[in-house]
Amino acid sequence: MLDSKYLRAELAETAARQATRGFVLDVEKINALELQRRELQVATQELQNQRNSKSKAIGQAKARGEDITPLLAEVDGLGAELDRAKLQLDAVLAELDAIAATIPNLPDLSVPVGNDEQGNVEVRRVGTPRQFDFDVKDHVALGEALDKGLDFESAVKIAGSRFVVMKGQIARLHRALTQFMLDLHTEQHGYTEMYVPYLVNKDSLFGTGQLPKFGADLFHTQPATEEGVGMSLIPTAEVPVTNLARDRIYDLAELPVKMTAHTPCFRSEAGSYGRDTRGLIRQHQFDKVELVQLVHPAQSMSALEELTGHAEKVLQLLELPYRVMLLCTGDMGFGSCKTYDLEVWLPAQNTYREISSCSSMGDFQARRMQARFRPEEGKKPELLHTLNGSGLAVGRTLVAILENCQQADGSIAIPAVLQPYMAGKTVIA
RNA sequence: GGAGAGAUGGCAGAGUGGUUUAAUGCACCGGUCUUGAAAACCGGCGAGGGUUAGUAGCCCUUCAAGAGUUCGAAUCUCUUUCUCUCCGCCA
Repeated sequence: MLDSKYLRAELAETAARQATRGFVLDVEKINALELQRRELQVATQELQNQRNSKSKAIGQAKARGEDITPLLAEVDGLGAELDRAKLQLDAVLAELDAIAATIPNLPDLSVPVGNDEQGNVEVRRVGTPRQFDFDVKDHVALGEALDKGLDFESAVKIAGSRFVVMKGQIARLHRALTQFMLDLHTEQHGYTEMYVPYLVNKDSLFGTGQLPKFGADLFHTQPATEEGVGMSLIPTAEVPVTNLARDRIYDLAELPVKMTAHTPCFRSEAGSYGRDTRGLIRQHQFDKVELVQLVHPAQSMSALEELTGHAEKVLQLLELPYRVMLLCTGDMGFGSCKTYDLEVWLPAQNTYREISSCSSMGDFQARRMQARFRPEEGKKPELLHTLNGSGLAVGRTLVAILENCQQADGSIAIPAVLQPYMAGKTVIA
């Protein structure tokens, strides 16, 4: 959510910047509503003021034992008038809130302008794709050949498409990756490991920006549109972890807060029919190790570089070639003001595919969540900045390892850093 | 799942319809005193919003959340959520 005062004052500027991400801000409508809001709010508060002071006068008169009948006559009709004003005001406020809740974050000025992923800018490439002297197989073929380590058929039977069953050494490799990532981030990068709920309420989804706009991307235990009922499966640990800051005021000394969590993620993938239907790339359920930081506003841009580096470190240690993409205005997520995607090299697809997305949300989520810090003892609390990134998506990392570390006989050479997590094994055959 | 008791500012804790503009204590901040500190004393001290040039003043909202009764609600009524105690069930 954007600052309503800023939105009012800099409406034209905001509209221009939103346009770069393909979002049309209805300036005239907002101006008209704002005009009404101002008038109605002042009028309503004035009526409330009258009611309060007159009611108090009645109380005082009664305490003195005076006749309060004339005073009661004075307030006659005031309540009805107030109700009417309030009703109108609430309607206008609701309309303004509804608009505000659907406005994306403002892109940072360092973000390149572009319409779609074609406009993304490659920042750097790390590692060189390996040259194979045999025909590479994709992860689906490799996984199935290894004692049905990846079993999509069984998953269809027990759940449906876009799920997977893992077995034996592949399942263990998947677990090993998770442990490795968590250990790296907690022991080397200073994150605190968190275990969090996988089902969350509406307030949390609003806080991080999934609601009201993106409810269709989630799985809900009951329709989330109904007031107060139903929880939703988390689409990312970003939701429960970032919401730990909701309605909290941190001391300056507590910042930055750096948290990591491993959770399954659930996404309905509505609207992605026909894309990545084969394999592990796009699933309804996948595991991810998430990095979240809560920082002082002055630190958020440097924290984004740092956090992105933490995610990159995973790829470097696994010796997987990747590149870093700076997303353009048109390709960024709803709440982000700046995003780096990490794309890992997949030899079977002969291309780089997204494996992590690291974003600074600025104060966008913090404002929705009222996540704040106190800059100085006795000073007013200010909104902090939130950042998050995948460090990494575990399923896609598994894909990258299977494909990049495959050998001519179909076996998989286990990266050195994972071997301690695989009981010392060096190869999966 | 059943029965009962609760939810008040950072914490503790008064307050059962109008001198509550939420008492008081602790914590915290500023001051007096002191070589310095402690103690004592004095003052301040929640959050959100509106108006505004304003971090000034004034005003509104906020006592778990929502709805209601009333001229007036922390206080009365209803619904929901959560917490605690006991029982049941379970990992």
